Amino acid sequence: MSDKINNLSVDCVVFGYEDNQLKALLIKRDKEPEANKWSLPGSYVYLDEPIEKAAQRVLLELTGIHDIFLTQVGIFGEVDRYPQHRVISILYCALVRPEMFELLAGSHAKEVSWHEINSLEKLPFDHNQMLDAALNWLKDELWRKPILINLLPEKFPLNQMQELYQLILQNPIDNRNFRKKVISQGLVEKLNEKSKGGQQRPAFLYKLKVPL
Amino acid sequence: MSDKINNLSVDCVVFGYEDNQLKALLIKRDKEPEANKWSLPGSYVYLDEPIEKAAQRVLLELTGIHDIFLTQVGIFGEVDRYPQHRVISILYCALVRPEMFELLAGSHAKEVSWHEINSLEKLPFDHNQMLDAALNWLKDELWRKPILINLLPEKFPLNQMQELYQLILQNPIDNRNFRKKVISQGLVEKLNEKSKGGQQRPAFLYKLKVPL
DNA sequence: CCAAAAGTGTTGTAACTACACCCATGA
DNA sequence: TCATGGGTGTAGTTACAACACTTTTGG
Repeated sequence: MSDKINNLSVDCVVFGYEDNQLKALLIKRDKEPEANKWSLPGSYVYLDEPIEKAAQRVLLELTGIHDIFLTQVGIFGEVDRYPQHRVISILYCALVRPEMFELLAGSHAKEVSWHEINSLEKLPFDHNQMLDAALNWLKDELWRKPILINLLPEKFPLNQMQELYQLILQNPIDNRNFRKKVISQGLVEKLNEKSKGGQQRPAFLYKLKVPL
Repeated sequence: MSDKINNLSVDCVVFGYEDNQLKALLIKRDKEPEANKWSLPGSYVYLDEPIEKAAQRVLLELTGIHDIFLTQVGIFGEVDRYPQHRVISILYCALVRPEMFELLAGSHAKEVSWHEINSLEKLPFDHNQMLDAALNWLKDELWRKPILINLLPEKFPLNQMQELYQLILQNPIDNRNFRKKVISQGLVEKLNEKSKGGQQRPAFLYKLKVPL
């Protein structure tokens, strides 16, 4: 492996949906600065490494998550954003189903775990701004592309999808309008299956329709 | 001035509106690689320099344009985008009125001038992709924010504004719908003045309304 | 008076909002 | 049978697209 670029890093916001909560994947930092603090997974880019590859590698090394769909959502380049020296960081965002991966702390991560978005302490550096940027990106994209495909289980009742939308958008949505919209837009496909194990009336299951 | 970051540069797409054409500002490169080719103005970022400041500086040094509103529109980080070594470039875009600035080639620019968007030869490196990215950004933003404020003269007839929209969006717009829209959205304000010097019926002048 | 550009209204459609009740099931 | 979440329809509003003629002026 060649040299790393000292002034360029990638950071990743990985969102997951679990226990009816929207969560982000954080690592506990091993080294100074900010040792033992929870922060976004991130690290340097190598000289001969495409930036997105770097993001994939970093996620794998630090958290065990691999081969997921990543999107660039911003650049963070304040001169003093990192205390030790100038680092410009490129922010990536991904959506995953937590149950799909076994978390595995590695490299400079002491621990990895999912943290509920709304009950986070202050993160180091500019990671709170990064998280905000990622959330805003997510809100923006939500109705444009079927990006939830990696956040929702394969089959789900519509009301669960609605809850997730509400969690992300942070405001309530009218149930009838929501159903009309996702169905008429062809975002989802109704299955001939009903949820089981609920305490009440079973719901029809849907799956996301991905445009060819 | 401190060291430059060898792997990080900024490039700028500056759009201008002149002679009823949408133009981009290009420099003729002084040095290898691609000496004597027209390309986007760009250069390295210094270690202690905020990225946008770098873009402002680079524009001033190369073209004489200064203190304009710049927006980040993308990152170009392909490993081999620049032949000599790895450079990640951050792309900025600006809109200016050509008549407001005197162009002044400096630094590694041999010449500077405005080039009509639709009759450009192939640009070096990935500058064509950058231009496309900037154009797409412009198309996207066009109806969202009054970004034309720096592209149109202070006072203009509505039909000129429409022409500019058509140039950018690359398709025709219905004149009545256009007028209704920009007026009802409060984008423009009608003045008590008419254009002079035209060969036909004078038009009322408008100015852009900037939201507080 | 004529050429050229300025300016003007209506109608249909699609998308969104707001809103309240009955239904099916498991306990 | 009842508590719980699942599921449905209508009406008003707003934004947009399509479309053709009259008006004003300078030459």
